[in-house]
Amino acid sequence: MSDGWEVRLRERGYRVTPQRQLVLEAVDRLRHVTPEEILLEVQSTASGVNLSTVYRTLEVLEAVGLVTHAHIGHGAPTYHAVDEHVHIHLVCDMCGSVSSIPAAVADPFIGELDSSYGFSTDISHVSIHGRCLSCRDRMPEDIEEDPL
Amino acid sequence: MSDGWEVRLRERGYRVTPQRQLVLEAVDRLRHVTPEEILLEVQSTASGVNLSTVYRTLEVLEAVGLVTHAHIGHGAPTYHAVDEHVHIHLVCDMCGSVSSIPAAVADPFIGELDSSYGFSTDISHVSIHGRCLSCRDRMPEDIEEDPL
DNA sequence: GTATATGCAAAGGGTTTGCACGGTT
DNA sequence: AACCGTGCAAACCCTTTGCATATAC
Repeated sequence: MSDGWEVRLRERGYRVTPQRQLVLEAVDRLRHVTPEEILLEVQSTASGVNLSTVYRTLEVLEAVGLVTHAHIGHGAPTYHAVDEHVHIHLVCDMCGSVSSIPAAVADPFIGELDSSYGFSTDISHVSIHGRCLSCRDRMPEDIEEDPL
Repeated sequence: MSDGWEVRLRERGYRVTPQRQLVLEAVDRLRHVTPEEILLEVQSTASGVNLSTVYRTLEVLEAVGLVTHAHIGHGAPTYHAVDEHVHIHLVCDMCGSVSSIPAAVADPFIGELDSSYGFSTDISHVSIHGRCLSCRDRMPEDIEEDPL
């Protein structure tokens, strides 16, 4: 974990607390984590920590640019440290599988949104939904089926 | 509203009910609607209809290909008839503004996901998040700020 | 007549909030 | 000492589910 995190908090007027350190360490260690999972991880060190503290802490850590979150499935978002290399999640709406691809694939698309609409895209924030290779193969394409 | 909808339901073994007709009409009329909004619209005609019926009905209508939904903000999804022309929502995480752009803008990107990963993308299902033109202008780009 | 749809009420997951206490600065 | 951060409990929003009744077929 980069060690400038305490400064980053203080710079913005936030205090440095054990909870904030523990949450940041948990995110750093586990890579892709939901708030609930963070809670469990943190509680293995400090059992008294509360879920609402995790939420409030993630909000702060995100505000100072130490973590971000992405929406993968329909459930809770997953958090990760900002120094992770950026990737896009492809979610198959049929089988639920999730695969990560380099965010660079979207660069031309992002460039187009920028030049045509002045929009600065955060491509990793939400997943791309669709149908994966094996699910496409397994099914005639003009007939809709009930998703899993 | 196209009039083949009754057939579409029956073809798949679903029954044609007043509730299903009313929900479909509401989606058709209002264009972008949340389940809650659909309920209100439907109740203006048939006050007895229940929210859970709306949810169950939307599931059925989506399964037979009469409606789809897209996730715009963090709240409830919005439903629309399938014959609407496909578009992408650009959501500004700063000011919350939402703009619609033609889905064709994403065609090269979708083609790339197809050829490189065999992934068939449903681009309109989730919004693209980022920062809109006016919010970018209003702020130095290397300093993160608390979102609205 | 029989299976499917509906209404109702209750429960579920994920997240936020009010308040009093405790800890950081 | 002042204020921010925390724990706790309750409330919140959106959605799903179990069950008895009603209804399309």
